[in-house]
Amino acid sequence: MENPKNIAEKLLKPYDPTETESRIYKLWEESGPTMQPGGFFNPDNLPGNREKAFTIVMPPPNVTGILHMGHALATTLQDTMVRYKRMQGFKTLYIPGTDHAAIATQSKVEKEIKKNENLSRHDLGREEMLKRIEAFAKQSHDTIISQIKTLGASCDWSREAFTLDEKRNLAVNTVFKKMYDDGLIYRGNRIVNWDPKGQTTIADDEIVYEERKAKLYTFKYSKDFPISISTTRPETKVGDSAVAVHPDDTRYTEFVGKEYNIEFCGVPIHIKIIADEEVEKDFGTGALGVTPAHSQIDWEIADRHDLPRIQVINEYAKMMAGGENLLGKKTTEAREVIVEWLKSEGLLEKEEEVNQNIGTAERTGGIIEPLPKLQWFVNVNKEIPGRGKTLKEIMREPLESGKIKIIPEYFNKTYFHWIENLRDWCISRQIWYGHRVPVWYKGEEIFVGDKAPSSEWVQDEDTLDTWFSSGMWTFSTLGWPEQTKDLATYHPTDVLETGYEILFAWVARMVLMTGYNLDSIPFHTVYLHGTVRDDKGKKMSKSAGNGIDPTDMAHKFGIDATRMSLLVGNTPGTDVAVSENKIKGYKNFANKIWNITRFILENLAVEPLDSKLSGPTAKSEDLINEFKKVTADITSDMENYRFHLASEKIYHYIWHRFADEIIEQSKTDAEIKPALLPIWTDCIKILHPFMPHVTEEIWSIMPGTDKLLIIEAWPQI
RNA sequence: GCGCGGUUAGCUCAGUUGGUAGAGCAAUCCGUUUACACCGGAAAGGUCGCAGGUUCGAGUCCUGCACCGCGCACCA
Repeated sequence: MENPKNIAEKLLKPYDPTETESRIYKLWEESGPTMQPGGFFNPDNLPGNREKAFTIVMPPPNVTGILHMGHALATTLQDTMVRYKRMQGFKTLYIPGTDHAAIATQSKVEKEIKKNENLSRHDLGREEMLKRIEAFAKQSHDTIISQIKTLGASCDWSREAFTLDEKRNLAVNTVFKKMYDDGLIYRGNRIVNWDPKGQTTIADDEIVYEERKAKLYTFKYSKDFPISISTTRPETKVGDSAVAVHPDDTRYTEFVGKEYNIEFCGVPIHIKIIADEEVEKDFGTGALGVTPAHSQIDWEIADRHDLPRIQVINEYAKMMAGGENLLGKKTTEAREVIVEWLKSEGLLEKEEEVNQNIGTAERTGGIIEPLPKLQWFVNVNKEIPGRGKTLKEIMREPLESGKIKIIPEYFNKTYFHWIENLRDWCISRQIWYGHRVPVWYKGEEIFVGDKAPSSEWVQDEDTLDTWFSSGMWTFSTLGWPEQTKDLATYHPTDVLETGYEILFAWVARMVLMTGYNLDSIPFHTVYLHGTVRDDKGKKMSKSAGNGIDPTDMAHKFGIDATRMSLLVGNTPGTDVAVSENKIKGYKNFANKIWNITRFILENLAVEPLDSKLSGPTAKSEDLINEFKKVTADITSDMENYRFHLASEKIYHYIWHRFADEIIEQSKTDAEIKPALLPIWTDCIKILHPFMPHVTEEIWSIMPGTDKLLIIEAWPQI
């Protein structure tokens, strides 16, 4: 407790959030039993007999730079829940961590090196490149951690994890081996999404579709060929091995089964005419030139009809077939060559402009080139030995049964819809930063495990999809595969709070990994927040230059104010608009509660509100009862994840009921006075999860408060 | 094409099981010997997208439509 003189002086000045917030955060970090790390953020240090655990794992931010407003929103929601539960007497654990974000991080560093030194990763070599990336990741990590602290996150730093550290690597390798032994992971030569820019495969859900104008060409392979076909990519046609028509399409029935040898732009091709249900009669000419090596659908058609798969485009999106006119040319150049050739031969029948969705790589922006490659896959449709179900079913089951609830509920449908369309998951990547595929080769022999049996074995060159490791986040952070005490105490976790945009990429994979490895669920509740937008409704982004930096806001208005602006009126699953003006409004609110405290304490000094002196009055009892109802209402909102209402209600009560009316009346009506301190004490408690710093600071100067607010009990109803 | 959301005050959005429309910001007027001008008071502002239906009663439930946004699939 500070001495009263300092208190008065402090309260006489307007509230200074910047100075207070960093000081208060340190106070928390150093709180609790001495010699124990983590302060009261560490559940082991919490006082009292706390039987029930409440756990949130922080979705680990990518170590690719700095945090943005979206992180601030996520952290605020998580921390609000955690602080509320801590006050409710739970053994509360909030685990922090960061994500190595394989492709995102590597491509960022590659870009930098290219720009500054004009070198590629191959110029540097694997070892040197990794050193550079790790140095960048380390620096990025440090920035991010200090930012998370600025946000006021009450997470247990003694349990901090990284998706690519040693413990998480053991978890990854353990899972890989288990899945391999169960026949769920296989290596296969299949068509994959190749990113020529990033020089790696990517998963289906890492593709971003962009609508672009393209030309649809209709032509025949040769004058003698009986059927015309349409394509936007004539350059791939040198890899065709069939023309497919619908079985019911009478126009072409007579040709089905016939085969033709053709010289197409100088490349000899062999075309068989086949009938396949997949072909739409009404699109183009109703006939599809089948290019098995460069189209997902065509690859599947080739499976059914046993067609040859001729690769004509390489990893650099350059032609690997044809004579001088084509060989080594970029696909776009080759396209022109072929169109010219078609024209000169009189084969081109039609050229029309169409809109087409083109797949690009999420991280590098490269145009996806479907290519056949030898890769590692997770089979999502194979029955797991001894379990009688598939991984797909594991992903679906807990949401169907209601063991896992998504907030808002309507995202359930989206989730199921996604699972229905799910194909085998390509998990290998040709980048260097990440968990290396735990497979070793010696001649024809193959070894799968955590470490090579001996130095003669050569490890697989590839690394794993970053989501393979983040899928294990809820249990790898708790020490799995070791059967730790933490794992027994804190898993399944309670709430996963994240953005709706990674429902599939991450949430579904966590359900998969936990169901498969622990025969359990990763969490009970998924709380999805929306995208942070500017006051004009535009998505905040670097390129648009409309981003608001949460750290800047913390300096300007205080992080408590920023947190409130992100919470109030922000319903789950809905995008939220944030402006400096809104944040400023809550800075004023922080100052308001500062001054309310000053008023009450000054009043108290003049005229002690000790019950023996003034005693409770009928009027004060009524006000306290009225406030109990508000407390009950807010508590119910907190229990039901209605933080947008809870935060607004306490704000509204404090300002427009307590300050504007009750305090004002107390100036003339002494019978109201005994209500002031009890109500205000509880208001500060209720406000704490939302605005932790200013409330902790006020708490320290309130009478009769001998411990920190962070471990105070939530007001009883 | 399939699916999901939205449409409420000038702007940004709440409105939890149907019961007389709410907040913040902005704009208007008044107020400063005061806990706080980072303030207080007052007034103003809405046929709750459109059309039907259920109901004693609909912003809320049902049907259809329009527009905006998003996801998935297709994209020869």
